[in-house]
Amino acid sequence: MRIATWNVNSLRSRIARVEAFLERHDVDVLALQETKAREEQVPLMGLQSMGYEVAYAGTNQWNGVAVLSRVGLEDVEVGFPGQPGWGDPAESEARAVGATCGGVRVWSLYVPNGRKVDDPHYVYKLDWLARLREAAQEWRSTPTALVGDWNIAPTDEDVFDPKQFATSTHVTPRERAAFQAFLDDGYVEVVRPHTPGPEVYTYWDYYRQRFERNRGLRIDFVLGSAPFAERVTGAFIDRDERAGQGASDHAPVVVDLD
DNA sequence: ATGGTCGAGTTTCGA
Repeated sequence: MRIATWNVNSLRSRIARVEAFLERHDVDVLALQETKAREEQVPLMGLQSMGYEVAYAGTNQWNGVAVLSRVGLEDVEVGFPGQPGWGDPAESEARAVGATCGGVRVWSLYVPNGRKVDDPHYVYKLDWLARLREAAQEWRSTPTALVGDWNIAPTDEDVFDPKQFATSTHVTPRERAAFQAFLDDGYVEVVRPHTPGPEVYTYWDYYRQRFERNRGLRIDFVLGSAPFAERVTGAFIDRDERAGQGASDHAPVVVDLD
């Protein structure tokens, strides 16, 4: 089974690339972030004709998450299960959707950006991660993948120029600690062992020719529970997908299970 | 310190 995650930066403007990506890599399950569409706007026709079912949560123009699956789509949940009433419902709904696909629980996550360290959104980001962690602790004994745009660069190797990010979000000790907490709980980042080294990124800003100069960030991750991680046979970042006209600013991340 | 580029949807905001 092949599972992928991709921040598409608008599903409607990227639908042709999404369909080509699914076909090119023979993907069974695809988690999407930043779909930037309300549910009724999602371009379903081509996806359904390719055999994919879709679980979707999107309520505003800049967030939105989805799980596409051609190996079954069961027990769809939106937001954090068992934690009703936390935060702003519309925000939460647009940032997490989970489904069981071929026996694996896949959560498509768009972790809040945080904006600036002195912005209320930064606190919201840390709170959101703490809530996710609480929920994720309950899922550790089953094959579970927490996939998506974490908006955290866990190490300095994941940043093209750490000095330039000295006062920015994504690299602060509190964000990195929040990420590490999932690893402490037993989740494994299953992609890095197959894509080692510095200067291996998943996101390049659109401006200043950041992609052409490989000045990016590694912020998209697949965290697997132990029962998930032990099934992983390979992983790669589809860097080529970031090239050319009409690309998202993120590259897809792909994981293979036995 | 600023600006550069996208996407959504109206004009500027979020990333």
